[in-house]
Amino acid sequence: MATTLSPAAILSDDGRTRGEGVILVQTLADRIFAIVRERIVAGTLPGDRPIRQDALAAELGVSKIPLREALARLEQEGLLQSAANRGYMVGAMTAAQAEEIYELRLRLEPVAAARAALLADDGDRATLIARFEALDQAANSDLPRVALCNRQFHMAMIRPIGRPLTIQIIRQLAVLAERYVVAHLQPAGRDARAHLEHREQLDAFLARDADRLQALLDGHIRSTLSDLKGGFAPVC
Amino acid sequence: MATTLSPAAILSDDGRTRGEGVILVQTLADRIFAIVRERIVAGTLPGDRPIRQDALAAELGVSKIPLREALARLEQEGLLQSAANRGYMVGAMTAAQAEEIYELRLRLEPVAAARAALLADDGDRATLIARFEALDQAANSDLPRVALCNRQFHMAMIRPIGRPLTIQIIRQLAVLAERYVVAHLQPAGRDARAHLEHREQLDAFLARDADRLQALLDGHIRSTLSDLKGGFAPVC
DNA sequence: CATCGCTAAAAAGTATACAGTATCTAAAAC
DNA sequence: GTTTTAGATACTGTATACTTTTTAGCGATG
Repeated sequence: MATTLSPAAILSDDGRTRGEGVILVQTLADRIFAIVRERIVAGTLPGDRPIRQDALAAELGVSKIPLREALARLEQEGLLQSAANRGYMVGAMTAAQAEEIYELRLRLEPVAAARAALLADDGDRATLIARFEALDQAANSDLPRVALCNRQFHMAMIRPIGRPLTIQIIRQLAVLAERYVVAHLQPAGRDARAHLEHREQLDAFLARDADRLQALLDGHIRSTLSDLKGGFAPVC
Repeated sequence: MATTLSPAAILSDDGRTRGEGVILVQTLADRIFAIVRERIVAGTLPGDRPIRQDALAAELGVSKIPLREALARLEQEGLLQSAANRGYMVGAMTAAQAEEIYELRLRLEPVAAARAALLADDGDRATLIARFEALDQAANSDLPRVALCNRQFHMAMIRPIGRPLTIQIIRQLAVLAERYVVAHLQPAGRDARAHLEHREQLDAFLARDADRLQALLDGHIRSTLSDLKGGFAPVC
């Protein structure tokens, strides 16, 4: 049993801060969804052959029903593909899809972050700072961990807009993009340029400089895509 | 048994043309997904109380497993909300969400359609013409039918771009938007302005006039949103 | 030797029954 | 009148079996 479903293993969807004594009630399918999603993003799940539902269910110590619900949701999310009676497969990664994902992010994320910077309250800013520091701390960890922290930092810049659907779509795109980053990043460890860019983004956000933040994110996403195309990808 | 699952009742996801001898293999969960989705959009499913899974499964003549898979996917799609141990509910409609949906459409749809007009081949154009005529024919039908044809017309202007993720997101937004249109449209029947606008869009598309199409769609979506805000909503 | 078709194993999809647990309602107790 | 408690309801998850489809093996045939 590689991954246990003990409470400690529960991954909050995007590292959402969940303080204030709110008890997080999750169904089993929710947890399986998060676990399998992170496995796909991390590349742990083989992408060349279909997912054996019985085997995966046994490994996770669950039955087929919640597993299939999680897989169905992951397909809707774009991480899995399925063919009737043939099961689920991890979606193929193609250069065309990478370009598509980044073009969509480019269209949505910078303007959303710019608006978020204006709407953020002190709690939002504190959360963003915490995410930035976590990302900083994780710089020397394994790549999937860095990528996860990176995603949480990016999402913390978006969440203050308070538009659920916009947030959901941007999150979906961030998850999809992360696969490519994890798959193509050099085992280089810490990347200086990305760190600098994140620092600038944080500063612009905290200064409520919406225009500058928008420009920074635009350039950040653009350069990440071109790095991906060039085969070298610092963490976006 | 209000809705049967006989093959004739199978709704293709977006009215995708499926000729050329391609056999469409669907799981039960796929069909349930499409049926329940259309019910939600049409407003047939009550939004004030949770969905009784046993009752709905019995009504559809299926078991809970494929039903729950379909519901999980619909939640991911943004049409349903769920709370653990409390079940699924049809998502609430709010003015804020309507604005959010239309703002996102505005950001994605016109430019996508403009690109599609340049990429479309003869088959794509023929499909679009067919959708336009179907929409025209349906003008005096019941509102959900008009709205469905309208969605298929809009999607036919997008599909030629051949970018699966972009198409999926635009389709998701179109479905979400449709709820508001169906809910707020006067029982007025045929709407002259919408018909004219669609006609112009079709002409621009067929003329490969990308810039004009983009401007037309931008205005079309904008005016639909303002109509929705004003309480009167011709079919967008 | 390649290919076709048959057969058997494997896996997906679905149904059913049952257990456990959470939620809600309403009656009962204080 | 407020709180407690009990019961009903319904969601969640497991176990099992059955059907259908896919896939792989394998021998027969051209």
